[in-house]
Amino acid sequence: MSKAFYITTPIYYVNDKPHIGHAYTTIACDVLARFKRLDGFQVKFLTGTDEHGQKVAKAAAEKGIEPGVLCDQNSKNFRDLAATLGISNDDFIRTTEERHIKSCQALWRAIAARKAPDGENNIHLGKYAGWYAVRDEAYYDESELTNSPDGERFGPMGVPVEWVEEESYFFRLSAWRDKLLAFYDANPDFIGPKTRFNEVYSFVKGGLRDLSISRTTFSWGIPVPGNDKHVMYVWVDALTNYITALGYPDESGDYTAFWPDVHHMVGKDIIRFHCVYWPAFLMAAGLTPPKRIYAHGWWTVEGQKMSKSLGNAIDPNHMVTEYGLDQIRYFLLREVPFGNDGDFSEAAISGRINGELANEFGNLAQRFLSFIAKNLNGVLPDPGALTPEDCDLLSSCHGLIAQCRDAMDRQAFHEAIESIWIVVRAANGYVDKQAPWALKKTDPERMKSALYVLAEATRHLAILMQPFSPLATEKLLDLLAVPKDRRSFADLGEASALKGGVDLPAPQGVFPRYDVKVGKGAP
RNA sequence: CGCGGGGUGGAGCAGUCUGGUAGCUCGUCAGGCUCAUAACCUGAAGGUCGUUGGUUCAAAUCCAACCCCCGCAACCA
Repeated sequence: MSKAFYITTPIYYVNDKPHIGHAYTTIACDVLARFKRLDGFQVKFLTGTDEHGQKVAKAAAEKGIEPGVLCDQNSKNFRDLAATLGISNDDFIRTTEERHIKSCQALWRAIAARKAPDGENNIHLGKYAGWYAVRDEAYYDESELTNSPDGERFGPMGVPVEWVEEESYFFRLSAWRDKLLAFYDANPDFIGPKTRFNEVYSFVKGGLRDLSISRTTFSWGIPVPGNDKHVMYVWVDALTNYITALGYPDESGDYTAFWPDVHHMVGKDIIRFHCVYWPAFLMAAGLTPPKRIYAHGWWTVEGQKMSKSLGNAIDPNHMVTEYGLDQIRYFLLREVPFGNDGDFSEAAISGRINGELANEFGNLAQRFLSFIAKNLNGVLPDPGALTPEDCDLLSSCHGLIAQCRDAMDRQAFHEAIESIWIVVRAANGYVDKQAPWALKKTDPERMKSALYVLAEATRHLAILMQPFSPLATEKLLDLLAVPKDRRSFADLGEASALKGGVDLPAPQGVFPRYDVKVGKGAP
């Protein structure tokens, strides 16, 4: 069955503290996962933590604890993040898990057992040599260095570098250039947005160097099969998590069900690893590359770049307690076209929360629900004959799912929301034109029809908004007495339309206003 | 130097590929309504679409040159 959908966040580096960026990626994935579940797909949604590497080992040593202990502590931060954000992930992977070590080693063997397109081995043992800056823990290219008068060389950060040679395994990436280009040509939707695709394409076209894929200078990593002196390069280790979680190297079960119907959501900084190395590794192992990789943008905070030195990183816990979970989820995906950079500011957030969620959507529900409560004893009326205005509103509701599907398949979250909001606004206009408070005296039957149409329209809006704001829409659907098992996209349209005569619960606001004066503002 | 992104009413953006009455949200002003979370609806004001030149019956949109802004150090989504 082709209705499988596998979505992944990057695995987060355990040394990091969760911030708005992690929250953003994870929420975007969660919205997509929820959308697809509601749309009848079999969904697997994966997130997790990346736990190997020299920096983790070093941080642990500084604390005088074992790296594994440090990972346990810090990995929990990201598990907690998922809980805080109401994330519906099906699995949480840690790269220190046994299943992952097995998977990485199996992938390594699979790659090593095959030849590159030029007939050479995919993996060979060689020497990595280059200018190494101990303080930066990084190698630099000759062109990045500056020479001082006395002949000493310095890296871009002004740190002295030394010539270092290290035994290393290499992946024959250079030989995969043409296969990669052919793959991109055949899959123009492989990378989104389009500008990223072009970037990657021209990068690969410019030629690829073989990739050093093992290290001997530290041991906190996954041992290379057959040579314990080496641990795998962190990106070989990290990228493999996506198939580990499907049970690889067992290629039955989840692997068969979900691979390669996978979407990887990444930040724009790591597209090269995902769009070049990862498909190359997979092809080298005889596996199929993923279906789509989407690179989103960055957030600034009150117009300023987020940085450790400024200390302006936004704590996701703060975001949620200050503004509310549904509100934050909505804001992050509404404010900015996915793929662009955006600014996280008090003014922008309160504008969205109050102007759109509270005033337009929340209040729309409140105005007719309380009217029904006060004038019809809280009983949902049956409609009479529908007028052209009724039909217009309802048919724009019925048309929404197609627009949303189209937008969501392009990861254009803001477009999906915008299409929904066009109907929200139309519904508010409809209330004013119909004026049920006037019909109450002149034409009670007509009043009932209008109220019913509003309820039915709101049912559609709430169902479609579930992925974005799951908590408030759940309340709203409760207020409309929509059964829990009648809330999927299959229930849109007329088949599961509301039926009159049902007692509705007492209405209550589902999207509270955010009072800027009471809010504490910056974290 | 170079690379990438961008310059459209007060703010943020769409429109530029496929030339033809300049559109949306917010803000401002006026009016309406009173069902509603002081929410909602309607209308108005406000732009020589960075500059100059060119092509064309016609250019925000195509061509040329130029000006200005942002990013391109690290960490990170």
